[in-house]
Amino acid sequence: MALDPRRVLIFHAVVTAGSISAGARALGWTQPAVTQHIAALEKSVGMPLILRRPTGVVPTPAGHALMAHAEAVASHLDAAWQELDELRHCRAGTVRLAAFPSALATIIPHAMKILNDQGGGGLHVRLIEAEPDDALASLRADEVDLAVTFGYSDVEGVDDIDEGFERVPLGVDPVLLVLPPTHPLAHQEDLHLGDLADQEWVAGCPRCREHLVGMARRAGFEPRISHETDDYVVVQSIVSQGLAVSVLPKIALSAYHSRSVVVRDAPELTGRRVEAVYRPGAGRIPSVALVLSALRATHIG
Amino acid sequence: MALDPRRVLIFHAVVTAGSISAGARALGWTQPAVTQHIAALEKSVGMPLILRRPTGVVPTPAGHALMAHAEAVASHLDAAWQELDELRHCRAGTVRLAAFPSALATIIPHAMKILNDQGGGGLHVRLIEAEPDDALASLRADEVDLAVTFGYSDVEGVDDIDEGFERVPLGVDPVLLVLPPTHPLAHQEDLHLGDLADQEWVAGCPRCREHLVGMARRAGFEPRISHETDDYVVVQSIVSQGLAVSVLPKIALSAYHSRSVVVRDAPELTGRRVEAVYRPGAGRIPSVALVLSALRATHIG
DNA sequence: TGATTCCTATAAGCTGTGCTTATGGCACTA
DNA sequence: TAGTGCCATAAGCACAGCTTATAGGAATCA
Repeated sequence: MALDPRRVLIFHAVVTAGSISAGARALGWTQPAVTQHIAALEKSVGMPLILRRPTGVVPTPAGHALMAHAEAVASHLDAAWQELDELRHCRAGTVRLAAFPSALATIIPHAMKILNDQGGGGLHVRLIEAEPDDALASLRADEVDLAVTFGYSDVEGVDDIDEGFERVPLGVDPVLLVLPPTHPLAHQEDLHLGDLADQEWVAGCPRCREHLVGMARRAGFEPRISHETDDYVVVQSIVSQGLAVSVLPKIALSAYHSRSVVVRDAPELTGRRVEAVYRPGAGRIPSVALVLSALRATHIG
Repeated sequence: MALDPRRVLIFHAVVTAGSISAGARALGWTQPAVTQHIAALEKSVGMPLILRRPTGVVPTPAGHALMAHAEAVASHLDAAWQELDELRHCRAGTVRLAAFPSALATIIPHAMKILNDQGGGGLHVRLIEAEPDDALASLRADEVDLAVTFGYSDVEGVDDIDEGFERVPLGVDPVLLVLPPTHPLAHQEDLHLGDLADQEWVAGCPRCREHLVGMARRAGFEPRISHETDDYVVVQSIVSQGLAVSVLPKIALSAYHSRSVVVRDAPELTGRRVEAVYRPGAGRIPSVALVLSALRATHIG
């Protein structure tokens, strides 16, 4: 009922080559195969498209008309193939990557360097700053191809609800204590979380806050949270002025470490999981896979 | 190794419809058939083109790239189909028709009228004046689609050499005597060609001349040809002034008949065959066939 | 004038593409 | 918890669409 696109291309090859036999050679087929296709095409169209001459083949008016469109079809298919080839080899294309701020300041630049070394030359990576919740929302809304998020094992976060996303663990980011240098416990050996039970605390995002509360409760106290901010620079500023103590992930500290705060570990501290998240199947998109492998190759923590 | 154009169109249908199942419905197929095609397409491309969601399907970047070209391919195929449809029904297109001058003045206009009545509305017929030899050369050179020629059974003309053209007889055009009205034989009953054995003659083209000579010899004399011209108006002018006698085909006389000449028949006169000639296979081109049928429906002679 | 080589069409057969039906899993909705 | 979308997979079967083989016409050349 409609034009068989393969036959249109065969027709194109025949007219271009000048004869059915030459067309068949160009296509790597035998002459009868092409003869049959052309006959079928002409039958479906209801008129002859080429006139058979002893020396080859001459398009009829209808053949000329079809030929014009066949040229367009052939070149579009060719262009599509080339374009897909570039995408396949990551010589082109864009990957939109959402990540939380401290990752954007640390592991993402590292990953981008690895990406360039791995031959991600023509690949554009568009970076979007977003906290995990927003990153996953963007992923869901198809505004982003890849999200780097974090989560705490002891806190039920948005990213723990299985949304059908695929996720790849990138590593564990240790969480460390941040104290003013003048603090009596700042240089005490064998420091435990419980030693800070009566301090004022700075807490971050809701989940970070929950995480802090969870660790403290397991250490036997309820932390008094007197300040709240997501910003790890602000946290260190508050701490450095002796207003409170806090915890910060190592990644945040490697993004910015004030000289006026002391960082200490404690056995009761648990880290946060850092993950790359993407829509199911997106991991097999070459550009996404390439960025993903660069992320995985980046040392975390 | 390259994109299967059918699968590109299937892909187009799927993305347009929003899901594999919907695409299958649009194509009148079952869902597994389309699933398999898409899978094969993605395998040949080497990357996923769509992401499967519970609610349907979302194109990947590569899918978007392919989609742009697929749109173009689909619309070109559609346009080609429509254009061919118009050509098939002779609502468009051009037929180039070569004919000898007196035919152009008589039977061709009649045929064009019939053509219009038969619904050849959108069809353009381009008329080219050409004597049979030139008409066949044009046909050979693909400058013309159809040629109306004439030939004499007793003269070996170019058109009698089988060039592989197909030819349709349109009728026999009687050849008649042309005499000055003042001629002693102009009104004689039971006129025979031999009665004009000692006259001066006007002859036309080489073949017409041979034809005249042939008829005369069979009637027992060698005609004295003192004037030569192809132009049937000139012939009549010469005859009307009493300078000579001549023969002219009836078609020429119906194109122009001087009141100053007398037209007579004679049993020894033989007519000329009028034919339509075209390249082999061209008779199955709808527009050519339509013009041809109009020509055949035109009464000759 | 035959020999050769191009062209195309047709016949007959076999292979593998590409449908089908059947089934199962998963996500969302009521 | 059933119901209704979605998709993937398996298995089977038919026919599309190749192949080889053959024949005939037209052009070229010795």
